[in-house]
Amino acid sequence: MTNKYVSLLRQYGFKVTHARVKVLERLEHATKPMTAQELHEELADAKMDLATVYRSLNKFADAGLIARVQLGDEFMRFEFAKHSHHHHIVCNSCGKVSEIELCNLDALSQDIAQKTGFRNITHHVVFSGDCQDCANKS
Amino acid sequence: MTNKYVSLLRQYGFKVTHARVKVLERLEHATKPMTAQELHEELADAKMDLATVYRSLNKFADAGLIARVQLGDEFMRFEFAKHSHHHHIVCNSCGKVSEIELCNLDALSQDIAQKTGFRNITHHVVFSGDCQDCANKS
DNA sequence: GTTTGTGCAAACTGTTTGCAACTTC
DNA sequence: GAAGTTGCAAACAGTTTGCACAAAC
Repeated sequence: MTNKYVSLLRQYGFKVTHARVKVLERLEHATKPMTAQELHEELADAKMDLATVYRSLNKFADAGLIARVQLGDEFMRFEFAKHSHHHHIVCNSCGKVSEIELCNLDALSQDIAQKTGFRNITHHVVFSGDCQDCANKS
Repeated sequence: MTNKYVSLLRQYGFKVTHARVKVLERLEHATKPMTAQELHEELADAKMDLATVYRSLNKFADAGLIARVQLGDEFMRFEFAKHSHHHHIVCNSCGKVSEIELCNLDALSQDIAQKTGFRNITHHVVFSGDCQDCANKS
């Protein structure tokens, strides 16, 4: 087993296991941040325990290999770390998630720093609205 | 019992109970969004059940009397509805929450609408950073 | 062969719900 | 007195954890 994910795991000092490779692989091909349960279902063939999925995700996220994403519901989601600043927009009716590359919050963050005295300000944004498909249906 | 909160409850068509008045009152005087558990603890004198707190909060939030706020942890928080657009900034180390009145996301939302086809776009933002007190300590 | 990961079941946490008793109007 | 609310206990959902066994290095 010597592929991209194996190297990535080695690079981060993780032991290489079947489960971890599968999780990483699935996450990199995801078109939206995924929950532990979604991953578990989609990787049913690999017969790994849900607890193992959670443990892998938390390790990877703590190490910065993947990112935790909250989209406003009760689930924690995870996405392959892209290292490019972006946000998400979620459809109010079908739940579809798209990525947003635009962000103009840096200037605002500086303003906030000045006014509030906070330093090293970061932000988490989730947009929501009605996607084109859903808007057309109604 | 004829005060501000009683009127407010009547106005929204809610029955007026001791518990509801207490919850509303406490929320209006809060300096930050509060969790159900915090409210329950702080209203210990009123001896109301945690379930009652949850039920009140959810009713009020559904009716628009108060707003649900997620700050990035596992708790749902609630704040008295202010009807003025604002966001929050949370200190990474002490958890202090401050309100942010500035927001320049409307132009960006229009851009996003054009590029993605989403309509009626709204946004939820949480800033975080190191507050002045904590930054000075370290 | 030592260290680390896994499966399983049980625990934990925030929140919701069913139901009988009680308030509110 | 009809309708809605409460307290209590039990249920629920997402997530974490303890432990014996298994896999990785």
